[in-house]
Amino acid sequence: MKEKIHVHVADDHKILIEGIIAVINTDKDIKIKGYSLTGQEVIDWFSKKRNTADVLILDISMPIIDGFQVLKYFKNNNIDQKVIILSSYDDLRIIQEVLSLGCKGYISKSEAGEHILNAIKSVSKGDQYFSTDIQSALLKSLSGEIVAKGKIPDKFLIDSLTERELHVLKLITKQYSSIQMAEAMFLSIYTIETYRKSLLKKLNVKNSVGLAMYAFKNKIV
Amino acid sequence: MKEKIHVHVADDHKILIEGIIAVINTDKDIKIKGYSLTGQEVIDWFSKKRNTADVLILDISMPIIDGFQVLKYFKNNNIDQKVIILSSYDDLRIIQEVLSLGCKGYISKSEAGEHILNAIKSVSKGDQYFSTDIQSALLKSLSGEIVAKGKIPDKFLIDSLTERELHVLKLITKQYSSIQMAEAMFLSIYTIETYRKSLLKKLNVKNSVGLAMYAFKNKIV
DNA sequence: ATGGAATTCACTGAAAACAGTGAGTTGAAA
DNA sequence: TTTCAACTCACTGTTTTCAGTGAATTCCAT
Repeated sequence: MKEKIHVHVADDHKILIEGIIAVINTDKDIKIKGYSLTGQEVIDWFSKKRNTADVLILDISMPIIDGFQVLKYFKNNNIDQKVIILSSYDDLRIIQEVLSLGCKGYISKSEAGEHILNAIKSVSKGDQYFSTDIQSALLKSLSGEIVAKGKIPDKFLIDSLTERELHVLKLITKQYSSIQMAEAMFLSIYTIETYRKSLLKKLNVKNSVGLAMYAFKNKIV
Repeated sequence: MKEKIHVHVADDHKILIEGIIAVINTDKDIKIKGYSLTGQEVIDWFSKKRNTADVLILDISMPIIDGFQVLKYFKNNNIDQKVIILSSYDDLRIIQEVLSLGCKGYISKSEAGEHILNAIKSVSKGDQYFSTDIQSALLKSLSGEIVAKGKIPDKFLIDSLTERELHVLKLITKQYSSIQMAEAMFLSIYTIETYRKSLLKKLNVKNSVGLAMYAFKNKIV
């Protein structure tokens, strides 16, 4: 008789938390230890010594402090927390991003019901877990390589946006012109334009609208 | 001893449905009659004579056939279905749109947990129901008028985008240039530019990125 | 220590978007 | 029937974005 796996859930939609709790309660090996409705609450929870959890289920898109920032907080403070990301979006770049931030599991909300229990068990043992639609999205761009069930090869952790590019991208979504960005970032307008070009190429879009759509789809904003 | 209120839930995220079921099961007057994971399933369900529900809880953003299209289906087929919209977005235009399509309630997902039971009861009686953050969003633009609890004045159903404007907006999000739009719509580039200007003014944004962001936030794309 | 990525700046020319203004047509509602 | 919103087109000028090319710096890792 082993101890139960303790889980903490974070999502700004309470009703979704209720759903996760309802599913988890059907499993005798897992127990909800607490929940958070904002990124700040998550950070507060885990920064207190008493408050821990074996696995954190974390929504990427939350207002103010989102899932990315929570992961960054863990990284910056050397907190080795096992995290399963819960996301509506199946974009490879998002997966890259969260993997590079040390996250161990990734489930799309549309598949959360069936996979969440297995994901919790896998991740709590130290394994990775990715739901099937995430895996198939990866397989599409793999072309013939063998991928172990639920595992993601390291080779996907490439070609991500740099800090500066990301910053420019965010300002673009705020409808800044290049001149305004240059002023805001204390850079030459030529530099800003360089990042624009780099973004257009990396993300393979036609114009600023494409950049904004990418940012939005991937919850960068 | 009256009969229970029958509810059907539609959302592409099963885990969210589980949450709603969990909450509804705490109330003895309400009963889940069925659920759908896609817009098509909703239409299939309600197009069969045997399958009905007093209240439909409907997510706006679903792949392929979204909540809007489901509402349009009801309207076109003269099905007088009581619907509560479940949305992540609190935009007035969305509310306008669904109200004009005959929807009677609107709850933001972040408040779904607390309000859903009251919403179901109100709407099943023929009343309207709007969660508090929706109401406060409306109140902000009201400036001094008295709004009955849970009711929305008709005056908000104004100033919506025209068919052409909407078409141009959609093409903008697909990264069309004005020239390409002119070709695609068999119009002069001058006309397209006119619509661009009109959109910028109506939606009060700075540039095409702002238009795209609006379209995305409001699930026009 | 050396190559490479990230960051920064520069110049040019072309394409596209934005701003302002004006005006003709059509179709539906008051 | 007349009024009004939607739709359509036109011209001008300015601003911004996009594309291509090149190059200097710093800092990290092999």
